[in-house]
Amino acid sequence: MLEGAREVLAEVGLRGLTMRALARRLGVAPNALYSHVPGKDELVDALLDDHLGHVTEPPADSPDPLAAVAALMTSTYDVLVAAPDLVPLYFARRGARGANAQRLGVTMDGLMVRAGVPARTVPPARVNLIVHAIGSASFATVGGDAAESRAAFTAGLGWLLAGIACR
Amino acid sequence: MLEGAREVLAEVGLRGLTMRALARRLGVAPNALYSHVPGKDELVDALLDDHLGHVTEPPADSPDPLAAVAALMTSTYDVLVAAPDLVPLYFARRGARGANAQRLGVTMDGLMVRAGVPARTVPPARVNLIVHAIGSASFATVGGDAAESRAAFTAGLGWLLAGIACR
DNA sequence: TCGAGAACTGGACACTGTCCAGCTTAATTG
DNA sequence: CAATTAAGCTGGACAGTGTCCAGTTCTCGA
Repeated sequence: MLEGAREVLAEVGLRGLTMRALARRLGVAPNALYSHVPGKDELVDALLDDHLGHVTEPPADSPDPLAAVAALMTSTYDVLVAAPDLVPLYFARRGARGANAQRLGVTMDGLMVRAGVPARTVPPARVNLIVHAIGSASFATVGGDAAESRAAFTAGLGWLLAGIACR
Repeated sequence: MLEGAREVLAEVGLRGLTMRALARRLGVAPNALYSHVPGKDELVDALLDDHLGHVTEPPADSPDPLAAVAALMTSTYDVLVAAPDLVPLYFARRGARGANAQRLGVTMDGLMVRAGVPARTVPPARVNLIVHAIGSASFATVGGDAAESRAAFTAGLGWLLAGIACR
């Protein structure tokens, strides 16, 4: 079902991702979907979190934790940019409630602690990094040069990490 | 018309802001709205840019340009947080191309140049700051402590500005 | 073998944004 | 002042949306 939703999304975009379109692709009546999903909102939430599964997570015992954080955020950015239609939804929704999102958050926290970031500043640092990744990806999807957007993201990431790490 | 839309939005939220609801409030048939606006998308765009008019702009000849940038971004954040329903839309839409948004961008650029930021890094710096403000506001609107969210925003703003201004 | 429960269907409901043809009223002309 | 133009409004409709209800069919474990 999620797979079908992904396909429909890829083919006709978010505006075309409708319960009826998904049902048509699955060869099923629209109502049948409600035997598997409470509603469209939950479907989209599942789609969002599922997509985060593509993020490549660095090993928890990386020698350079701060570089690992940078790599994680960059991978997140790339994964998000690859699905332009979904990106804005991460903001409108909880964004950090799904299993994959939660896992990424835990990984980030662990890396930062190992990098020597004070426990008090870990939560705001995490929020700022996530906001930066999703927000930059969102801006990258509306016109503009892709390489330029990515460069801006990288620059901002560097600034944030420098501020987080400096004590 | 925009005023009516603002009222409807404030009372019933974004989901309740429908052409028919707006028409009802204006004491008019739904179709009549299309004599003033091409469609709902344009209505929302106008609403978004109009809302940015509440941002208080620092004088262009501020003695401390960098502090002025910080004040501008903070005001933007506060204005955005005051309209939670609108915030996520700023990412997906052209709302960032409205007259007010453009004016704010020009002001930011001028302040940064005066602060000695190299011309090459002004555009990415601007994008990063905007992303930070909108993204932080968006995240602040979903649960959590408001003061805590604002503190995280301020911390991130400081990190970004330090990186932008360094050397 | 049978019975419970999941999966599915036809059909509807209350919405949505938007368009068309026509009417009414105000403004702009000669 | 009269006549024409144009803007604003209306009733009614169209296609599409998410979702629910009451049944039906099918699968599978006891």
